[in-house]
Amino acid sequence: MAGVQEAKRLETGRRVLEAAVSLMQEEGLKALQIRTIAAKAGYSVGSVYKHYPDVDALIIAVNSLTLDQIRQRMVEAIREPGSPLDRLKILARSYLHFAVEQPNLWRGLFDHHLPGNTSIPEEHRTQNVKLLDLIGQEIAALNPQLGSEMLSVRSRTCFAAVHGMVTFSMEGRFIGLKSDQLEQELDFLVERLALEAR
Amino acid sequence: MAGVQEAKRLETGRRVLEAAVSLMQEEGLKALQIRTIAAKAGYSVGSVYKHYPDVDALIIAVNSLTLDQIRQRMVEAIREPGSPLDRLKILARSYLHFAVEQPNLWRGLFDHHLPGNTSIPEEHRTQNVKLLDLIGQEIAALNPQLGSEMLSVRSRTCFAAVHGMVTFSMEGRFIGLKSDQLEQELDFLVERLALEAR
DNA sequence: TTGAAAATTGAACAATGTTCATTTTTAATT
DNA sequence: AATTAAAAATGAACATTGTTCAATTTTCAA
Repeated sequence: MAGVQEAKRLETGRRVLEAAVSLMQEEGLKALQIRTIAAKAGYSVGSVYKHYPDVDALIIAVNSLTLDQIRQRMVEAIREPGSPLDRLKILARSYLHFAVEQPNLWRGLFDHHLPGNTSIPEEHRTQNVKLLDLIGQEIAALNPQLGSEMLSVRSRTCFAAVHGMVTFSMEGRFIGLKSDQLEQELDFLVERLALEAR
Repeated sequence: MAGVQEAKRLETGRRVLEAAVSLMQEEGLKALQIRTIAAKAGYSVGSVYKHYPDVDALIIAVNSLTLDQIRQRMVEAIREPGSPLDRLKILARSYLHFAVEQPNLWRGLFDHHLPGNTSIPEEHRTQNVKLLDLIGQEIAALNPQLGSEMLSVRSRTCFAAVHGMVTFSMEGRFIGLKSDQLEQELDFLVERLALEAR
């Protein structure tokens, strides 16, 4: 019966994370509570703590998967060829669409903050960079004169601007803005920002 | 002794809100706890509940004052005359500066969410519109051809983009971006978005 | 078969939001 | 001035949640 222990450990960890993900997706960040997770996974509270030091670590793990999903969606969105500008618009829309279709996952990613003045986890930062690279590719094609340093800065600016639009939209800070009008504004934003520098 | 009761009531309410504001400012949203607030204000927990139905209401009251402060800062920033584009840049910078100088107040405003899928409070939405109007004035001067509907939409796009930059910057999602480089990117953003439409 | 290591449990504790019966203070009436 | 009702204030008590840890059950190797 060698290997049963490890199999059990892996299985438990998997189920706990699975329960946490589906809770985040269906009920949102506030529902990610140890007892709820443990019950959903079919274990006791103590077992959850054997796999994650605290709830924050579990939330971070869920959010890592969300970042993966976002990246996957964006990569799939630009699978087909097109002009760099069109691809940038598609990237922006796919980011918006993820937020609209998975509001709880999306909100959980940005609503969660580590206690104290701790910055976002290193793991997330790496995944952020991978998202920025997707944008960077297209901006580079449109602006061949940009140095690598400037390219990275510009990618972040562009992503941040799109993120701001999505945030305001999700928070209801844009009242009475039709969804296609929102997409038009996204297009406007991308067009203006990606414009070749004079 | 007529009027003593009302004076006491007003005084208590004032002290409770005052304590909440200074806690938000000094310790952040997480420190806004009933017992902490009550202790700081010099009352019991029950008294706090006589003035606010729950913590959420108190947080909203604090955030309303924060929105007022932000508006005040922005209004002061464009007191002196200048070109509409310069004034837009100054507005964006003053928004960033508020966030940098009062990180706890700024974060508290956007980190707080009502339970359930409730949207932001009506009170905040009105104050948001007042901020957007500040931007709208300048965008209108730069784009006289824009109708009032489009002007409002464009103001929101511009504000959302700036907000996204500030958000990413505050969350540390922009690593190693010098503060003056950040301001340069804000300028870039504003220039591109405020550009007269063809 | 047996004993140590690993996995799992769930009771217990601390912190926090909320309620409410009780006490204290104020205002009006007699 | 005494009395009484209303308002203000209190803080004990309860529910919920994160976290810990001693006790129990399961696995594995000797």
